[in-house]
Amino acid sequence: MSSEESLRAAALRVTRPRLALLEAVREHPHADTESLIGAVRSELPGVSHQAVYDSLRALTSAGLVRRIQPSGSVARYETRVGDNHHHVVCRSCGAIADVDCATGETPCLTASPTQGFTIDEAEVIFWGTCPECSAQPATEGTP
Amino acid sequence: MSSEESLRAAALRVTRPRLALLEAVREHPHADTESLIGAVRSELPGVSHQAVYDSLRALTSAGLVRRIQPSGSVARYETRVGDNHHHVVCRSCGAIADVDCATGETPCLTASPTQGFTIDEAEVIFWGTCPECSAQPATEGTP
DNA sequence: AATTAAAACTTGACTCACTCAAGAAAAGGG
DNA sequence: CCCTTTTCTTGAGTGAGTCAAGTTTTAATT
Repeated sequence: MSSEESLRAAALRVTRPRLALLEAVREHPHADTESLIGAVRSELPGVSHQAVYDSLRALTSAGLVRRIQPSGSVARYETRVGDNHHHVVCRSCGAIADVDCATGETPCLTASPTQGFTIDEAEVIFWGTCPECSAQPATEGTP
Repeated sequence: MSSEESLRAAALRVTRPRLALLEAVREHPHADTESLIGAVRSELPGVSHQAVYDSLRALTSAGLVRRIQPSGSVARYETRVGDNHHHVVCRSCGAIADVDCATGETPCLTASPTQGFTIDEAEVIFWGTCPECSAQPATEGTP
C-alpha cells in the first residue's frame, strides 16, 4: 500500500509534507523527530518543523504510525502498527530494536488485579545492552 | 528501615534534603518532581530545585527509588523497588497504579529473539482507563 | 573539639523538545 | 473554478530538566 493510499484510507488529506514524512518513517524506523525533519527536508526543502510535528500527530492518531518514547529519550516513530510487537533499548547507546511477543498475546494482560482499570494495551520495553556495546569493554563508567 | 538507615545502607551521605525527599517519595508514590519539590519544601523551606533533582538522581542510581516515565508524562518516582511490579496508566487523567506481575516472573523475558541484545529488565506499562474516568460519560478534563 | 577533603547544596543562567497563535497556502468537495 | 476547511509557515513561548561556579555541609581524621 503506497503512502498516498494509506493516507486516503485513513481519511487524511494527502499533502506533500505528509507523504514525505510517511516515507521517511518507513525508511527510518525508530527515528526521532529531528531526524525525520531532516529526512523530509532532504526531499522537500523548506518544510517547517511545525508541519512535521503536526503531521506526526495526525498520522499517530490515525494509526498510521506509532509513537514510542522510552524513558530518557525523545519521541520516536515507526510504521509497524497493529501487531503486538515490543522494543529492546540499549542502556548504553540508546539503540532500539523490535521484539515480537513470543506468544502473540499481550503479556500479563488479564492475569493481574488491575485496581479497577480497564486495560486496552500493554506496552513492554526491554532494557539491556546491544551487541555492539556488549563487545566494547568499558567506554563508560570509568572511575 | 528508616530513611536515614536506608541512606546509610546505600553508602549515601545523610543530608536533610535527602531525608525529606525520601520521606516525600514514600508518602506520595508516583509523584512528579514538581510535587516532590513542594513536599520537601513544606518541611524544609528554601531547598533548591537543583538539590531535589540531584538527590533524585542519587537515590535512583543507588536503587532507593525507582523512576518511571510513561509517554507524555514527566518523570515520576516511587520507593517500591526490587520487586517485579508494573504500572497501569489512565489515558484520560494520567492516574497511575501499581500492578503486580501475576507470575512473579518478567514477562516474555526469554521467550523472544532479541536481536543479540542482552536483556536485564522488562518494563511493562498498561494503558487504559481508571475507574473514575470509566464512570464519567465523555466529559474530558478534571471536574 | 578542630581540621580537612570530598560530596552536596545554592544560585542563576541556559538548553532543547515541543507547543501556541495568527495569518497564508493548499486540498478537495461542490 | 469557487469556497470552506484543513494544513502549512513564521515566529514567539513554555517548562522540565541541565550546566557551571562558588559556598556550605558531611563525616573521616587529627
